[in-house]
Amino acid sequence: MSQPQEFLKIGEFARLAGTNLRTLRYYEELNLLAPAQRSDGGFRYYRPTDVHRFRTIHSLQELGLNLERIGELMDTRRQDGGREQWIRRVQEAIAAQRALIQERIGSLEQQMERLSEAQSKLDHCRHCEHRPSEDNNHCEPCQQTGDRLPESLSALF
Amino acid sequence: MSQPQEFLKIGEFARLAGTNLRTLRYYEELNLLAPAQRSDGGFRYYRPTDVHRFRTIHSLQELGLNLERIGELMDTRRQDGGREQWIRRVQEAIAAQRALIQERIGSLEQQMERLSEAQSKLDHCRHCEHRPSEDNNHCEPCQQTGDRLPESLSALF
DNA sequence: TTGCTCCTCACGTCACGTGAGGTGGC
DNA sequence: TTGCTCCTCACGTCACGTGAGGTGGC
Repeated sequence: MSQPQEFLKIGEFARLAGTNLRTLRYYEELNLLAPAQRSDGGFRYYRPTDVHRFRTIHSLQELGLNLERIGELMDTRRQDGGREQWIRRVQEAIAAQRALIQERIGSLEQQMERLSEAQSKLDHCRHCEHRPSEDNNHCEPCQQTGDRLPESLSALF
Repeated sequence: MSQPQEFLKIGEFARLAGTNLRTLRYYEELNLLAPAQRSDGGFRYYRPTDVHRFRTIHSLQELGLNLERIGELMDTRRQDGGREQWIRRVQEAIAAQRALIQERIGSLEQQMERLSEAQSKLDHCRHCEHRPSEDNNHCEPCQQTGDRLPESLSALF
């Protein structure tokens, strides 16, 4: 069998998806993302549009889901129940993912605030003579002013 | 040796930090976070304030850094060079972490937009009779309207 | 003394990384 | 035919998870 015009070999597909061969083979092993066809010699042929499926799997991973859970979420098509129910499941999956992302963004913004606070207070350290050591693993409260240090800063001392 | 008033045993410290014993022992093995003291029987005693160090390590992990790299960043104190240089290194570490977080937030916001788009277009599917199958693994362009589907949606079909 | 917490091995796991040795395809 | 890409094992790795078997401490 020669390469069908519209399909991609695994290397081409990996470049398009921004990943590598091992990951694609592993996803196939877990029934997450299969090539559309195989050649007689065993070569994998992927549909270019399946790159969206890859990206969805990957972005769910970045939210901290494991591949088994992702497989369940992506399995909307294999669910039975009528068309209505199928669409409802897709909507639920999207809503769940939005909630996850919102939570994640919230916690990152909190970290950002702590870091801003740290950066603005770091000038107080510039002229301080206190040097924390192994036995004295803290500057809290600050040995100069008595103020509490922001957490993000104190963790570095 | 009896338990010094101001120290915590590993279980208490783990509860405070929101983690478990194995992770704390592993961090110690990698010289990331050591207990302030050990009892004669080998019990670990932690300073309560070291919970900030734990949280910093953990939040750097969530940004995708591995523990070796985190160790380098946290090692500001062991750096030589004068006090000025030490403070500069802390400032650099904070700036680098802010950049990482900003990048992460940006990519999550992109995902959010794709999901919003998907959710608003999903109503078009509600009355559509086309059912994607194994051989026909796509709705793009949509079999009804001819429009391209948003990526986050098409990945589910 | 009892029960709970802690200790140190040490093997298991998840999501791949990384060869070894061999074959397909334009 | 040559060189590049692909194939299937199969062992390694990182950051822990999970016992097994034993001891510390109020």
